[in-house]
Amino acid sequence: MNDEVSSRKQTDNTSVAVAKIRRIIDGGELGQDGRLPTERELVDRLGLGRHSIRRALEALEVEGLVWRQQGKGTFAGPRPRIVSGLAAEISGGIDALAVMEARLGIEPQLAALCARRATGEDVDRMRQLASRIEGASEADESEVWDGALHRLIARIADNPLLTVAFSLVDEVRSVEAWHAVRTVARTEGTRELYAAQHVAIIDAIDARDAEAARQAMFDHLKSLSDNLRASLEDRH
Amino acid sequence: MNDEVSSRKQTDNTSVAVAKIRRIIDGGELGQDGRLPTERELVDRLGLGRHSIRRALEALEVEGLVWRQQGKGTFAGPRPRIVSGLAAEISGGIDALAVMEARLGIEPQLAALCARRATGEDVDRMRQLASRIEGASEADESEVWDGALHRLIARIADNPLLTVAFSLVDEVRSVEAWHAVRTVARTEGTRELYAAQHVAIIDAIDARDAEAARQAMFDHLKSLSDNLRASLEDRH
DNA sequence: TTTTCGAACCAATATTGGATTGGTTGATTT
DNA sequence: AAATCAACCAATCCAATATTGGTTCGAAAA
Repeated sequence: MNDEVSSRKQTDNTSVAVAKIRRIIDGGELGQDGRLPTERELVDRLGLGRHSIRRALEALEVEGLVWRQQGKGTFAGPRPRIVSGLAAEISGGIDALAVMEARLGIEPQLAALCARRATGEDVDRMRQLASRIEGASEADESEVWDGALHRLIARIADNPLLTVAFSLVDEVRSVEAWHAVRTVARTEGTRELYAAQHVAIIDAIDARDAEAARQAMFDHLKSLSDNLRASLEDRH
Repeated sequence: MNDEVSSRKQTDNTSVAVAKIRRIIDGGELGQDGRLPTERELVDRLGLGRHSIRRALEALEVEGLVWRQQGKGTFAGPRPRIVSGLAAEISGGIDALAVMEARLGIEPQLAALCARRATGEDVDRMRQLASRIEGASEADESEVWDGALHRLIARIADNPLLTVAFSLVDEVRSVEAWHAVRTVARTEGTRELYAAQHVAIIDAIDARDAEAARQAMFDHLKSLSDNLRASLEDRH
């Protein structure tokens, strides 16, 4: 009946569904929230059974292209953080120095745990990110990779509570308009210092030396904090 | 008409309302959630106008005796923390050691900040709590005062982000049924050690020595963590 | 036999409308 | 002036209903 399917029996209907749904996502017809049509709607629109549709969505979910929640729907993009609401709620009245104070508590501990749990592959990825930070031509770009490195360390540390705490800090940091403040603190002389500190952190993790990693991360954040404070006082 | 009011016109009706509502709160007839009668109910029960009732509630709210929310009601006690929902959400799948890992990151930093910001009065309160911990006859009781001391330190540190993180850890800790686990870890020999460590922490804060306070809190939590791990391995 | 489809049901979530509750304003009374 | 009362607003709750992804089962198709 259906020539497209019957002609090539090899081609799983699931793959067909994946391709079609991909086209829907890339088509940019999804609206602000990135919500996909419901599974039952897709059954009608794509002319396939719900089983195929679901397996396709499962594949796309594993791939990280969509996320689903029962009773809510299927959405394109990464699954939103649970802390988003909380971060928005408390972001008012928090200054950059308070964020650094929090980071000084959380991230050294994350580095210590990371040193205990990192695999060789993890360390490789960290070194790649570090070289990208160093190689970035724009301060903007370097900041992106820097954030990625710190997030990676948090993920490897694999402690649910600290992960939430870190996400909270990370989100508040990005929500607020401290971009200008931070780029100011990132002057010429500091660039090599930070690069060396990143290497020190990763070396300690590579050596599986938890205390050294903790100390290295602490020193790094202390430098950031000091520079930030200095640049804030300058402005005044 | 109303003899009680007309006889002494000086006495504001608001003060009368405050007194009567105070009696309701202290009477212990509020039920589990501490919910007060609605404003309109109070108007009937106390025989006063809503204006007076509201001004009385405002006073009690400033005093910290009650908190109110539009559409929800008026409740006795302090305003609940925003992290409750989040804590319940992630409390599953967290073990006692993970909690200690998080505390090892957050609380030393809180102690350091506390050392910078504590007043003499704060230190006095901390010493009072420490002596209550030591003087407690039951392990149960000592645990309550211990929790109060750590919370006080967090409050004095006065960093919104770390406070939320601490509340999260604190709540997860209390939600879970680790009571037995922790009391086991609190054996006879450890009692004097913990008491000495509490004194060391408070002394460092009293001396306004941030780094010493950080180290003292770290040592204390490290002892707790080690004992916990040992008792867990024993069980196995 | 394997794959696909359809249907029915489950559980979590959204949505809806009405009732409740604190927040606000203004007129009336005292 | 102060207190009371009435009316309305906005946030929240509550229960009923609909929607949506998750699951199971059997029939049909390949």
